[in-house]
Amino acid sequence: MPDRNASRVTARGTRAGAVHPPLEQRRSGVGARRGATIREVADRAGVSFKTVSRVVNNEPNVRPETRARVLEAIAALDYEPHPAARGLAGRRTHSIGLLYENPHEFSYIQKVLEGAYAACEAVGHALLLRPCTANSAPAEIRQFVRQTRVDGVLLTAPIADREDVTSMLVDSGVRFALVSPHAERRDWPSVSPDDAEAGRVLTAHLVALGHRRIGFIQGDPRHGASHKRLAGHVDCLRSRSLAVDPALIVDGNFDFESGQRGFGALFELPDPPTAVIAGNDDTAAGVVVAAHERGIRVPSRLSVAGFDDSPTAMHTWPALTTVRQPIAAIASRAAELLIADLAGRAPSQETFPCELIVRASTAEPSLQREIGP
Amino acid sequence: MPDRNASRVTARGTRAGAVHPPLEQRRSGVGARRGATIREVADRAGVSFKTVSRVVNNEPNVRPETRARVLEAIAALDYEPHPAARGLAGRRTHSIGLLYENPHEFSYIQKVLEGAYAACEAVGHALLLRPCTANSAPAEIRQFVRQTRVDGVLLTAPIADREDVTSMLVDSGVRFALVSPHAERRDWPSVSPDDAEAGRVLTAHLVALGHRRIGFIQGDPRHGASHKRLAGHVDCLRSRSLAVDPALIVDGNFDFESGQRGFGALFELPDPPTAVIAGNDDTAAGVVVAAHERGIRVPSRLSVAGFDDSPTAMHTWPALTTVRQPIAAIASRAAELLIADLAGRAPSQETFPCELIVRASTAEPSLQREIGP
DNA sequence: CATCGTGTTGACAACGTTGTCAGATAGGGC
DNA sequence: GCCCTATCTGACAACGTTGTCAACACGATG
Repeated sequence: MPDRNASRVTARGTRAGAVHPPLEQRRSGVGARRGATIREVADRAGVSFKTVSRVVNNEPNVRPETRARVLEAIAALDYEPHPAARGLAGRRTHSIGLLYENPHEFSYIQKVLEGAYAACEAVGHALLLRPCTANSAPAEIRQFVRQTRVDGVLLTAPIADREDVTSMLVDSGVRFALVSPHAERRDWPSVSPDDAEAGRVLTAHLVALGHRRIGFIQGDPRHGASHKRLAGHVDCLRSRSLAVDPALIVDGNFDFESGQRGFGALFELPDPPTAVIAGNDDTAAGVVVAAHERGIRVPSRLSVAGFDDSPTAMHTWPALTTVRQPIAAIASRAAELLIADLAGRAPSQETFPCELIVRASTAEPSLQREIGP
Repeated sequence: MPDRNASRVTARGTRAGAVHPPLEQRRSGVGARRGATIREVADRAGVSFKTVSRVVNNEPNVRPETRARVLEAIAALDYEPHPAARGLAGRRTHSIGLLYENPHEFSYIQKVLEGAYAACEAVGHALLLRPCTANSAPAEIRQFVRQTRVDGVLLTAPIADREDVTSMLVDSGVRFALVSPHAERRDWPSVSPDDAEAGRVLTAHLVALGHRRIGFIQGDPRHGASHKRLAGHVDCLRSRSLAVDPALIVDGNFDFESGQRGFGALFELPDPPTAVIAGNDDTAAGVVVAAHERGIRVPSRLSVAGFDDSPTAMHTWPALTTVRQPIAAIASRAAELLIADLAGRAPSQETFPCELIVRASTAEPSLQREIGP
C-alpha cells in the first residue's frame, strides 16, 4: 500500500517509518503524550486522511465497510480530533458561550450551568463561561465572542432582555439563544419556564386555603420572570373576582434582604396580609426569618411561599411551599436549540411547565383575626 | 514597500489588493464579520507578520519604535489573535480545565469558579469546566483533557485527593494544581485554607463562652477539610486539657440532612452537648432546624456554628457563627500557580488564613443545666 | 580593518484539520 | 459493450498562528 499521506512532509525529507523528531525538551523533563493524528489513523485503516475526516464528522458517502475499518483504527489508536485544527480549518470552534450575571441565587446559575453543560457534552461541544456584571457593556461581550470565537452564545436572564446586547450580537453575526427572556422574539430560539402559570398556581393554592389578603414581594425588575409571576398572581385574583390591593405589592430583587424589607413594609400596613408570596425562595426565606424575629409564627399566623424550589426552600424552617421550575432542563433545551440553530434549523420558542410543591410554610389563615382590633 | 506577506498565497495567484474570496454563503444570509488577521496587521504596520506575532506575545528583541507601530496597527484594526491558530501552531491552548464534583454546596463551587475565572481572565486564558461525579473514572477525566487539549487542570477537593486521578495526569504529562487537597505534595502547586486553624478558632470561641461539651458533626470524609477541621477542634481541646469525648463526634457529609441527623444522634446522648460545631454552614443550618423542631432554642439552649460563611449562614435564623475562608482567592491563587507552573516556575504550596465570624447562633451555655435531672 | 557578537527582523515550514474539486469505481439503461 | 450517473475516494490548498533558523545592521573588540 502506497503511503498516501506522505505528500505533506516531502519537503522535510523522507518520512518512511520516521518517528517524530527527537522528543522536544519539555520543562521538568516530562514528555507529554502526543495523541494520534488523523494521518496515523488513515495509515492504519489504509485510506486517505480525508476519508477519516469524513467518518469522524459523520459525513455521507463512505462505504460502510470503509467506515468500519476507519472506526476500528480510531478506536485502536485512541484518536481524538484536535479541536484547534478543526477550529482553524472548519471555521467553527464547536464551542458555545454562556453569558450570565453573577447571581444572588447560586443555585439558579448552577442549574443553568448543569443543563447547558449536559447539552453541550452530549454533542461534543465545549461550554465557555462569561460572567457579566449588571452593566457589562456590549463591547465587553463582543470582545469575549471575538477572543473565544465561540460559535454562538446562550444569554440568560436578565441579559437576555438587553436590547443593546442582542443587537450587538446580531450586528456581529453571532447566533444566540435566550433563557427565560421577558419578551420572546420569533427570530431567536428561546426557552422559558411558565412563570405566569407559576404565579397563578401559587396564588390559587393560597386562595384555596382561605387567604384573601396576599402580599406579593416582587423579584428583580430586570428579570422578565418577576413581572410574569406578578401578572399570574394578579390574573388569578381577578379571575376569582378578588380584590387586588396595590398596597400589598412591594418591590424586591430576589435576595434575602428583599424578604426582610418586604415583610417590614407589609406589616406596617393597617391591615397586613395573611400570606406572602415572595419573588423567589431566597426572598421567602427572608420573610420567614423576619417573621421569626417579630414573633410571628409561620404558617399559623403567616403563610409564606416562594418560587424555584431551590435548596433554600428545604433548608428553611418551616420548609417552603414553592413552585419548581425545571431550570436545568430549560437551559439544556436552550443549548440544544442554539446548536440546532447553528446547524441551520429554524429557531423556536418553548415554554416548560412548572410544578407546585406544597410544604409546611403555608396553611389556613386560622388564627389570623385574633390580631385585629 | 514590498509585500512581505504574499509568500504564502502565491500559488493561489497574485493577491495584490485582492479582497477575500466572494463572501461565502452563510446560513440565513447573515455574513459573520471576519476579524483582521495577523497578516493584515503586519501590512498596515509595514513589518512581517512574524514581528506582529512577537509583539502580541510580548517577546523581546523588538525595537520600541517598531513595537509601537505594530501596537497602533493592532488597535486600529481591532485585531484579536485567533485562538485556534495559536493552539495549533503553538501546541498550547491557553486554556485550563476546572474539575469539580457536583457539590452539595452551590456557593462553594461558585466561589471557586469566580476565583479561577478571574485569574484566567487576567492572563487571557480560557477556563473550561468539567463536572465530575464522585466516581468519575480517571479515564473520563483523561478524555476531557485529550478532547479539550487544556494546558493544565485545576483539581478541587475531593478530586484533588484521588491518587488514581493525579497519577493518571502525571502519566499523561498534564500539569495540574490542587485546591484544598488533604495531602500536600511538594511536586505540585496547591492552595488551601487553614482548616485546622479554623477548627481551633471556632472551638476556642465556644470554650471561651463557657462550653465544655461540644458536639462535632464531621464533614464529607472524602474532603481533607473535614479531617483538618476536626483535628483543629481536638487539638484546641487538648491544648486546654479539656476532655475529648468520642461520643460527641459524629459522622456527616456537608449537607443539610447531616445536620438533622447529627443533632438527632447528639441529643440521644445521656449528656448532650451545649454547643455543636457542624462540618459546614449547610450542616449547621440542619442542626438549627432540627433544634427548632425539638423546641430547643438557639442559642439560649444550644449554640451552633459552621464553617465557610456561605450565604446560608446569613439566611438562617439565628444567623450562624462561622469561619470565613477566602475560597475565591484560594481558587484564583491556585489558577495563578498552575499557569506559573506551565510557564516553568517551580510549584509552591500555600495556605490562606481564615477569619472567625461571630453571629447570633452562639452564646454562653446559661440555661443549659436546667434540663438535667 | 577584519572579526565577532548582539539585537532585530524576515522567510518558511510546520501544526492537524476541513473544503473543494477532480478522479476512480460501480450500477443501470440502451 | 458503451455511456451516463451516482457514489465513493483522494489530492491539495487553505485556515492563522508559532518555532526555527538564517540574514542583516551595528557597535565593540582584537
